[in-house]
Amino acid sequence: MPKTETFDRKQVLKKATEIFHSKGYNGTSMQDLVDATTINRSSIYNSFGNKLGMFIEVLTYYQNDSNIHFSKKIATTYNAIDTIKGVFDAVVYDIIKDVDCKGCLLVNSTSEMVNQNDTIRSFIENHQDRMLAFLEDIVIRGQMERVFNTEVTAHQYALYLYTVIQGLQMTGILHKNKEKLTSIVETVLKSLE
Amino acid sequence: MPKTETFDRKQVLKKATEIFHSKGYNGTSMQDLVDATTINRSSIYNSFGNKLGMFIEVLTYYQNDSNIHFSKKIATTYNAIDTIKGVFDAVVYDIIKDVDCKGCLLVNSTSEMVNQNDTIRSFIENHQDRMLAFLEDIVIRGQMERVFNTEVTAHQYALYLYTVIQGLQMTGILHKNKEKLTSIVETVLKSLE
DNA sequence: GTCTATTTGGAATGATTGTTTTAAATATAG
DNA sequence: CTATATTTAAAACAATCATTCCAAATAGAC
Repeated sequence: MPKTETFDRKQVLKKATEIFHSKGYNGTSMQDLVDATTINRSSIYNSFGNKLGMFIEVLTYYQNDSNIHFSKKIATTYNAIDTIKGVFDAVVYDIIKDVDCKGCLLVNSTSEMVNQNDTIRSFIENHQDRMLAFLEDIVIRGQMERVFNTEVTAHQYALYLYTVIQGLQMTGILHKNKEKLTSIVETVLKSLE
Repeated sequence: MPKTETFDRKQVLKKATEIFHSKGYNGTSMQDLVDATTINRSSIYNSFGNKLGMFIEVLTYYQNDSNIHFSKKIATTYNAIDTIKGVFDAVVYDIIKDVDCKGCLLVNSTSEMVNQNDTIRSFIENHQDRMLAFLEDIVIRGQMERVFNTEVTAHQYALYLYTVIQGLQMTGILHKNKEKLTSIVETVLKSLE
């Protein structure tokens, strides 16, 4: 009996993500989203609840996209050094691809929303925990392979690496020189040896 | 003949800074500013032009405050290592002081505004250039004192340090553990040796 | 004290905000 | 084909947005 959703939900999320990424949560109006997605205002409220609901789905969509991008980069690596290099390669690649200087949506949302909305705060906390666990895993492997030092715990190095990644995403907004970014990464990798 | 400004401009900017820092540019309304500063709406437009004009003065005010804070921390240092330690000490101190997780206003403004407003973009570019020059100076001193290595140029190390500082300011929003933050700093300092 | 430039207070502006409502269109199950 | 659940479209909603305007208050120069 039901009339099913006619629009392509993934396509709608893709367009909504572009807008939120470019203008931020508070900078994006419902009208912006209606215009960009080309679906009706009511359909947005029907399918996503409200602006915040849509934003959370957008964050999830963006997160999945990033993860897929990461996974592809490191799928064919056979040791910890190559894996961590793959991670930083992906980060630098995304920075240089970002010609209109939007930065990382997850980083932007952290600074815009974490102190304003508990749902977003939880989402970001969860994201960071997963990133830290992911990085810690790599460091543990590297330490077992005896290519990373054990002066500092894998847990601590993971936090260091995550900090640098976030720093790169900030620096990269205004700084698209690949050689300079790569030089930073080399300094980071050297500190793990 | 003229009636002079009756309100304390510095006090007004201080209050406005608190609001913009907490809610971001787009999240702050003119009504918020009227309420917080307790001066009249017309006085704001009279003295600051418009919302953006006020925001730029706020950024300048915040920047000066940060610089003074920095300067005090490093005024009594006699070598490059102590100076750079002082810088990171100041950063970590600010992070822990930031109990309501607002982050750094300049970092927040970078991710919110750089791709939306050319005036803000220029301001941030200028700020970054000065920070990089400041850090480069310290590294040059450290290299001359032979306590920092010369494998990488001072210019490159400055960019690395600035990236880590921005990363710390992001990580620090959700991560207030002083020992863990200090451990990151130690890893960074070790890579300069 | 008078004159005058400036700052005030508060209302008014029109545009835009996020969300709801109402009715028509639509697609599927029976 | 009919019944029905859902999606549409567009208007309407009150609230809030940044900004402007105007009259009243004010403070320093003469």
